[in-house]
Amino acid sequence: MVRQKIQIKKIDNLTARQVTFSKRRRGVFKKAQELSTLCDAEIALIVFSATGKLFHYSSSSMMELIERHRRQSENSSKLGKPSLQLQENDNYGLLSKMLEEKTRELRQLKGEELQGLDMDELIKLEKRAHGVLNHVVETKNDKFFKEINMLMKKESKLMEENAKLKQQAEVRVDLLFSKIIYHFSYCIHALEFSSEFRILKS
Amino acid sequence: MVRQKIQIKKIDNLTARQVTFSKRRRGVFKKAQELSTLCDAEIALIVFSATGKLFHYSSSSMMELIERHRRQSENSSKLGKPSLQLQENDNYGLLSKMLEEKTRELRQLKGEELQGLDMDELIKLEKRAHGVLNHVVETKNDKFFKEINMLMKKESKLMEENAKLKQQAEVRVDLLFSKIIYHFSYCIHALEFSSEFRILKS
DNA sequence: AACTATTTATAAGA
DNA sequence: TTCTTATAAATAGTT
Repeated sequence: MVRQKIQIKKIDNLTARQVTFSKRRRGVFKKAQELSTLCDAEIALIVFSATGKLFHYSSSSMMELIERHRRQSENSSKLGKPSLQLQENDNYGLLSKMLEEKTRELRQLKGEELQGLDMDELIKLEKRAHGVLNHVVETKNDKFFKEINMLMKKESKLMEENAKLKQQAEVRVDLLFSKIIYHFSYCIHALEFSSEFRILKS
Repeated sequence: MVRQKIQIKKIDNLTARQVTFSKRRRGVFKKAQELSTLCDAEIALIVFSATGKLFHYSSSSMMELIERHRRQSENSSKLGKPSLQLQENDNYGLLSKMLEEKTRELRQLKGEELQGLDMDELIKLEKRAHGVLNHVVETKNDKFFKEINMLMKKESKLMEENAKLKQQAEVRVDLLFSKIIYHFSYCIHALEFSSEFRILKS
């Protein structure tokens, strides 16, 4: 949308994706708040990052809005829904269904339950596994490079410091040297003086 | 924000408010969808207009996202819940906990939640992903070879059958041929006979 | 995290 | 509601 227009599809680069998520998330939340304020609307917004972190906003009570949404959508699907208990049961059923699904998916992804799958499904799973591997490797390499970068920075800093210390040391050696020279010249002078003295005595 | 910048406060004029609601609502929904697509985020958005009309969007299942949100926020506020339906709640809570665990494991295995992992863990995960991939590919290849084997067997059977049929056909052709020969010879015989008969007559 | 060149969203008007 | 248009806001890429 800027510098260059982008396609609306998953951003490949992990870092870029995270940065964009952070920027755009703020944007969406701001827009939602503005809409709520300007137009007196009630808004609930739930966002889960790819890493599972939760962000949410609601113009009033999240619970109330969700409840209202549930009622409204069940009204629109004109089915007789007798009791409150049934709804709760439905919730329970949903949860257990989800659990079952996730468990199966997990087993499949772990490669524990492949016998029941046909060729198409296996090929799909293979592609998926490739994707996962790529992602893991990408993340690992990212971390790796970051660490290397940090070490290189540290190294250059140390080298700089080192150079400075060397210079200081040289200066000190120079100073010491000139002091020594000074003392020597003094001694020589003293010796010459004493020689002259002796010659005078004799 | 255009033609003239506006203050973010409730729009007084009813018509203007409705128009703005309609325009900005679309904007927010678009932004939410884009965020979801670009950054692989899961988003649920519920909007009630001032008149009570419902608009909503969710990147996946609204129910699932709401459920996930409920679990996440109840975890963050660690308050004891002494309710009247203790048994059901315990059951529900247990299920919910299991679901959460599986979801997290799944996300990690899918490579969606790698940021928290250190290098060692990443390398372990990489190895595991390699293992899974190998297993999947092995299973796929196994299935592949079995299928090829079966097809080859079928082919050889068919070829055999084919050969048999060809032989039978040849036999039949031979039979037919001999019949034809027989008939021909009969005809010739008959013709000869009739010629003799005519000669006798004349 | 800050900058900035662009794209996108949108207020006002038709 | 929809279209246009001038301008404000958001943001992709860069530093």
